[in-house]
Amino acid sequence: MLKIKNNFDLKSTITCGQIFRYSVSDDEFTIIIKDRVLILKVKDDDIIIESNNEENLKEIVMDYFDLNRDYLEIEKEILKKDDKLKSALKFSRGLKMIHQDPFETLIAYIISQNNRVPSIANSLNLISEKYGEKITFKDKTYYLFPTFEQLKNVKEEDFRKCKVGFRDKYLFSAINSIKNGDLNLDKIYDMDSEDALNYLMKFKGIGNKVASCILLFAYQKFDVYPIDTWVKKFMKDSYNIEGEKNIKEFTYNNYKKFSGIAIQYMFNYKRNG
DNA sequence: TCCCAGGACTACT
DNA sequence: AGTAGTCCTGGG
Repeated sequence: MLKIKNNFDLKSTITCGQIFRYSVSDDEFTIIIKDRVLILKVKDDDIIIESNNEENLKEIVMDYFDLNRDYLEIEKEILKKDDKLKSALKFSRGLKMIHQDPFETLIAYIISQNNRVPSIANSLNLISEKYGEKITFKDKTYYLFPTFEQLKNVKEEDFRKCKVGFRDKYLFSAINSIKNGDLNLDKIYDMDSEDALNYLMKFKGIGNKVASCILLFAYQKFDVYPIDTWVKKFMKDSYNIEGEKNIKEFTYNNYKKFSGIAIQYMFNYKRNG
């Protein structure tokens, strides 16, 4: 059992749409990261965490919830030029940018295109159950998200059986690109955001939105900003700015290297607030 | 029964 | 270079 300080918003961070595979039951959250199952519970000033594997658990948790970063500094930076974001920022205080695994993020966000959250979660769970490692913890069964090795020979029609629909060919093709070396997920760490965006968007099924999400959530490239309908709503309501080009320009000029986080605050505020 | 939803591709001008 | 039409699925 691990205890960490309850100094961020665990619930919002898990449920605000960054990750798809989690379950909640009376304020107890279950997530699966890397090679283990985590059950998290808020208790007064602490967050209590149980896992089937407690080795390096603290490091893994701190990294996953991005707890070593100074978010107050980021807030200050965002507010320097933009006072109107205050309400969104206040609402989203304590929200952390979850640091996810690149391969899993790639698969998850390819599935996410033109799709709804429950359906995305369903597909990811089916894929995990079929191809991921089975874990038993406290008399319950869980499945890790499969590794590249576990998915590298999966056929299109097998993905289709996991209810991914027309995205089956995109998954197959992305995995094939990794197999033949065209897509190297490790290389992306060293790229600047623009190069990384262009690199990812060369592959079928990865457009601007999907590529941005991958860079934001798996590579902590906080200067990329996925524009979706919620962000568009915020921009229209708060600044009367419309059109993707204008939104991009405004976002880039105002938030710079933390654009992605500013966008995430807006998204959370508009969708849940 | 019809129509989308947190996109991206293809096939047209 | 820009834009309709199309694509599985699950739910209203």
